[in-house]
Amino acid sequence: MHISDEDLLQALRSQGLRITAPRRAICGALARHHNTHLTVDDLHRLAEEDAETHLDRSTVYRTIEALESAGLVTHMHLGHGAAVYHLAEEAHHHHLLCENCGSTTTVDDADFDDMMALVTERTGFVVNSHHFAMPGRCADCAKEV
Amino acid sequence: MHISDEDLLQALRSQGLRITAPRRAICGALARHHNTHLTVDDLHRLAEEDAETHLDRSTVYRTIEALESAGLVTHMHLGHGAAVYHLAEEAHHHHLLCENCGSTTTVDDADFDDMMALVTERTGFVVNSHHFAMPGRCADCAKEV
DNA sequence: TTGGCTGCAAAGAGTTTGCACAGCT
DNA sequence: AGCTGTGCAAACTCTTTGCAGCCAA
Repeated sequence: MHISDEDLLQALRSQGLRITAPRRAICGALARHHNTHLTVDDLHRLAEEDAETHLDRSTVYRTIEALESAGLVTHMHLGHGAAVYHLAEEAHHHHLLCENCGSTTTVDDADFDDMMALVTERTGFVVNSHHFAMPGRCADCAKEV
Repeated sequence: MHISDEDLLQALRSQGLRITAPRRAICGALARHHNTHLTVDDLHRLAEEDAETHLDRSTVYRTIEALESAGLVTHMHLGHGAAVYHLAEEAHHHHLLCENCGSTTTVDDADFDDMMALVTERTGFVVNSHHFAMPGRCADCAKEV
């Protein structure tokens, strides 16, 4: 079962934060698109469509910041552009971004941890890499070359 | 033996590009700091000190772009901020950036390739990751927790 | 001589912040 | 009623671009 918008709102409420129309719309968009990576722009657009009203981008930034510091949402960077956000519970995989076709491949934590254990073994460094995508070529594009 | 500023200038020259005072200063700074990761700001400051004259940031960007497309320089992203540049010949290692102390650990290509072969094996994805650093905790900071 | 390179200024993307007012609790 | 959250506008960082004059080849 996935986190619903009500779960998100409830979590905000229990942090002593207030529930407002913009926050409802933003939480709704996040919950409804829990399986995607949304930029602030996406979120802004979706929330506006939802609320059928104008929202300011800074409101979106401030709301996700609140959700992020409450631990419900995380952001990461796919390539150079804007950061992408998703529910924290969806974060248990690593992203591989294809430089050629722009697709993202995911590796789940278990597999990724195996790989990163090798890094730690050789360097002592503990990788914490949900935060940045690794660029390269996806299986399909790798064949093309 | 390392690449010298003259090597860089010579390479520009052989691309039909012109040698100017700003370019001398920028190539000098790159060659002299070949073992570091320089932001455009660093490079700008170093080149100004060197040339004892004012240089525009856009000149640094444009020169770096020329050197990069000539294959002599690469850039990568350590964390969120500005890109860092270094000589392409120094690029044969991967970067691990400590979120705690800001230090960078490097893994050379051979080791890194071993690890990434595991990714390819499991997903078909071919990682090309000199471009982004992997965040985490360096050996020392990992102990602290 | 002449086309590439420069500085300057402005613009662009992504993000943050100050402020006065609206509105949640 | 009080204080948090909002929209608006401005600022900030990093980077790119247009333009007119300068200078390396």
